[in-house]
Amino acid sequence: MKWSKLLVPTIKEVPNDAEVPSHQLMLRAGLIRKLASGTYIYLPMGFRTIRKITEIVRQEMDAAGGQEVLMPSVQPMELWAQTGRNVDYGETLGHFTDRHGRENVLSPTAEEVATFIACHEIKSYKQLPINLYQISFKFRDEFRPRFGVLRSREFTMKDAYSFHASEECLHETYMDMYNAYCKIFQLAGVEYVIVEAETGEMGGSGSHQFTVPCETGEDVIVYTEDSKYACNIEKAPVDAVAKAEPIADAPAIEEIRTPSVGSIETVCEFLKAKPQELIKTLIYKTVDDEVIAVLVRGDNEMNPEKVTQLLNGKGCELANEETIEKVTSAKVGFAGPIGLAEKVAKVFIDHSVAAMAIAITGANKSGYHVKNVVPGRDFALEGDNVVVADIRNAVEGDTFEGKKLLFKRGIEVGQVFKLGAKYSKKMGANFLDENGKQYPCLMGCYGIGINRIMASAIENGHDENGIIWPISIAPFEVIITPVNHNDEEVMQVANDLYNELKEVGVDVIFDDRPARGGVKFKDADLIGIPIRVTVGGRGLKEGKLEVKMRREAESENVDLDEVGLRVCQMVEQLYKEITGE
RNA sequence: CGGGGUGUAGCUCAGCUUGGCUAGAGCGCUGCGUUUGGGACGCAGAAGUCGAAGGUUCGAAUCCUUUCACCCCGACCA
Repeated sequence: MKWSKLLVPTIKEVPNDAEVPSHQLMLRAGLIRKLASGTYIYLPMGFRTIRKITEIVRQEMDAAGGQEVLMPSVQPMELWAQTGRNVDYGETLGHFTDRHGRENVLSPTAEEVATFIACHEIKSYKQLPINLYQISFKFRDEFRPRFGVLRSREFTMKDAYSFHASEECLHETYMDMYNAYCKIFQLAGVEYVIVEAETGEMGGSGSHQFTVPCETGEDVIVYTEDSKYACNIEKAPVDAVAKAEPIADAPAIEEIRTPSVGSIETVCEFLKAKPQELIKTLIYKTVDDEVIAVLVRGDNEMNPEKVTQLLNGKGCELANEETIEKVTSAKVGFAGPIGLAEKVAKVFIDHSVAAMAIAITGANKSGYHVKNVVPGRDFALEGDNVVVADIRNAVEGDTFEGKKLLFKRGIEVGQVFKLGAKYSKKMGANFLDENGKQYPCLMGCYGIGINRIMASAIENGHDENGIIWPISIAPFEVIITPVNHNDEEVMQVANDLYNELKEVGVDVIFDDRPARGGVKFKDADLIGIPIRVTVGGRGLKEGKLEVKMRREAESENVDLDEVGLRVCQMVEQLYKEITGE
């Protein structure tokens, strides 16, 4: 490819609506342009990278037994109503009414359509297992798109759906996908960690998330200091904290007037106390309308997923004002644990609360708090409807199985789920087994964010001059930069080398623009082509060209007739570093 | 959806507080010349419904009202 024929609008200045490095560099390098909030145009250079990534994904998916299909991105709302996800997905689900008044969904993922295929085409265990995948645009009407293509409304995703007759078979494909994902991220040249994850909206029984560690990531992963265990923060288990030394003859509880302070913050300020001296009492309502109370320490956050687990999978959400006032006989902000167990279906108490020697809580009376509350003395820590458990988010300083928990931010680039029969049951995707008995297919689903791989590669691969691509996903492998565009010999040598490299299958771009050397060097660095060959009159006098890796500071001088060979060696070397062979 | 901020040339921004000459700068763009190994220099030039609508005023980029878009923090989210 000749640069002069390619649309590569690089810019010097940083566009003001870009904050994270990947977003800034993608704009500056002319890879993308914004069309509207959260929607981006991929220009030729950017799209070349997208294509390289999708090609890696396609190869590995095929190798792992996947079959590529293409599903519609506009899907009937009725299909989504069958699984209830039209409601579960909430506002994030993009939709529109067509001219016939039919409601349509803009696909954010495609479990329903995949299951539809199984409904109609899978009849027998003999057809299983099967693994269908597609690489296509997805749309999610994000409340707040941000960080460029890291959280955009429209994005390219590889999504795969597998169907099975048995749990073992599902597990086998799940592991095949798990391993294929490792290969894919390795080949794409991004560092990744695998963590246990929550299934969230998807539902199902097991999930792993593939995350690229980086400071600008939106996800927080938690891992033990020996790195033996890692998981998503929503899932992170924590050890019970040591019980504080009980205070000998702790004073009796005492009501204190705390007018018009309700939040932890204002109570602390008012009483000159620290959040960790308070107990936060939260009133929740389960999906089947049971009222429950949840107690966590003032400086902790309750974890809804953990509570849901304790409720045998029943979801819950914060109760409304009316319910709270009824249960606590006080305005919101003054709930406390004393006497609460009789009024609610269940009380969940976090280990850290049970471990407190003495605490401040709400008084279940508007405008009052209580101090000198001793857990176990003033409210029960056991009983029919009282459970002490791990129900909060992990924080700095926590341990798991005695090992310190560490936190790291990351970008989620892929996730694998065991869905089980959630979708097949609801949609009637059944098969007949050897005995002619009907069962719902067991399903797995597996997603990869293509654009996120691209952005995370840049987040972890750049310097002050621009992008430093892994060679496998760089827009080009090699760039030839002639320095003196009106020196015939220079241009001729550059052009010959270009043809030579093209001939042997190197993905090479020839910067044939009539620009000054400095401009071309800056652009080449900005775009981040891994290997650059500089052709200039200076070196040519001695029959040499300069070959330089983008990531290295120094270049090497190579004899003119050996340059082709040397470049091929370097390309090979860079690929070997990635594959580890 | 709550809080904050910004909309002036293709990009980055000044001008707005305190209304008043023809609305500016740098970068980019076009032409000519000189340059030519790390974002060159000179000269000439094109380029703007000052986000939109309404209002106040003799006069509005500037003040008021409404509205739209975008960005940031939060909530939410694969």
